[in-house]
Amino acid sequence: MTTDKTWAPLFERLRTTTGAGQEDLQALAALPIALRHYGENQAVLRDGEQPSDCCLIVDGFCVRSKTIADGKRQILSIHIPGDLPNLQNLHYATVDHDLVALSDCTLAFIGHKALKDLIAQRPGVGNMFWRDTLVDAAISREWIVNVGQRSTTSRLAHLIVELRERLRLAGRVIDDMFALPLTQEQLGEAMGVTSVHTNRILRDLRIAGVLELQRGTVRILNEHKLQELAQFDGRYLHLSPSS
Amino acid sequence: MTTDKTWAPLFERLRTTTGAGQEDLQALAALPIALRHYGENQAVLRDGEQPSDCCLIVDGFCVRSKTIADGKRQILSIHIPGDLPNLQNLHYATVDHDLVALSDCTLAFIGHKALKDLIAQRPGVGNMFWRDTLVDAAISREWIVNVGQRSTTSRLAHLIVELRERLRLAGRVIDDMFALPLTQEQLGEAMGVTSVHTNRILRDLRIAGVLELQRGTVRILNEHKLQELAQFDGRYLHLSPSS
DNA sequence: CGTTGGGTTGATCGGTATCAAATAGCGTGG
DNA sequence: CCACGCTATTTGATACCGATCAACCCAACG
Repeated sequence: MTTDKTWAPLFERLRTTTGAGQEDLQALAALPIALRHYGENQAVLRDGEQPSDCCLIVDGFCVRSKTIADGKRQILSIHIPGDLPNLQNLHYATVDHDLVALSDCTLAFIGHKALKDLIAQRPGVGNMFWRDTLVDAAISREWIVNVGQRSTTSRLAHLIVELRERLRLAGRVIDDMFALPLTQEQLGEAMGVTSVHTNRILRDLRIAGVLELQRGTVRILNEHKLQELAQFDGRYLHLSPSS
Repeated sequence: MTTDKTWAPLFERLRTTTGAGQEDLQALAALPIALRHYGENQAVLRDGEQPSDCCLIVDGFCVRSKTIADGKRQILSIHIPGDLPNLQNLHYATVDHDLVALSDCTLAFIGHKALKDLIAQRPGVGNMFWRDTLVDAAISREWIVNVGQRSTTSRLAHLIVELRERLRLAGRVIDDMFALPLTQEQLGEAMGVTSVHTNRILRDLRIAGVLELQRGTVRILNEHKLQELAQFDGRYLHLSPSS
């Protein structure tokens, strides 16, 4: 059965962040799902659509983004295995941004009706999911701080550290390395700077021996320097049920 | 009874955005609340606290903010009458930012326990509130776009238009004017620029005949120019139950 | 009054955008 | 296998937006 692999990263997260009960998780795993694959830069959801399913990222990376009138694009969040990037559509019909696959992705689609029925039957599932959307919101708020106040170097460091913490939960970090399949252009769009500038910041970090990013893989070279730059305080991730 | 005035702006919003039923709203209005007043720049919640109540803004303005290590502050959201700025604490204990009163404020505090009991009894109330936190998250995402991609002028215009749309729902807009009790320093912290620069942008907008901001009151002078600058698309506010 | 906090303006500096061009990597088809 | 073309990365030169520093104004208020 592939079910295990499908749900594993989500369940891992829910267990540690919400203290989810085994019964709720089993009920969840019993829901009918449809697996679909997406390729690089393929849109999963487009601004304005009204999806009838929520999707779970089983494997790969996706981003939420918005494009404004003059063509500039802002990446709003980076999503990793175990994330439910459009849970919000359970409660409002229309997506107000794009959701794009960064790399080859496997997504599991879960119908709204099945999900709503389960939540009605098991309030604990609803609470888990509500909390999940709240943590998503907390991450967005920290993203605002990142773009609004930190220097570009700190900004990149912070983004890297946050991603690593979240990927760790999903079991996707090996030693000092993890996947970050964003081009420099996309990293720039996440940070609100150009790709040229992103390139120079990456060079500085490489020369300073902090980290290197090659072919979509980050390697941390100096944890101490990285922390100093990122000033990362992970409380906003609310990683324990009681926090 | 003051209850009417207390709940009015929230109910107004819930009715139009979630199509809330009268019974759910009545049950909500029956909850015991405690009214408290706050003065300018007084902290309602501090980063790290673990509140046992959620607060409803009855009158006045509050902001969420975060201060980073070097002392820089980012304003994350502006809250107006009818907002529930720490609903998230129903699901996680610790606040991860500050909540500060901008002006003289009246807040109504509602105990978590009473709220949770009501939600358990009336799932419709839970759904309304969940949705409310989701719209809050959507506003945060648009805030990221604002800070990350728009020119400072557009950024300010967008902030103004969003606030006006939200204040309209709360019945707080009269003709072309509404209250915006932020100093230029605070407006700058909302937009990720300095107060000096905010001052110059405001001057430009005044000279261009777009809007003026005096003693905490905005007056729109040229709606057309304002729209052109803001490029505001309010779908992310999800103002109708079906959107 | 004097004090204080916001607002306003000017001068200068630095970080980032922009424009341009060269290089490197990688899949495709000849 | 190599040539080709596409895309991403890298570097340089220059322009400009916004930060910073400094001073001054102004209205509110004790």
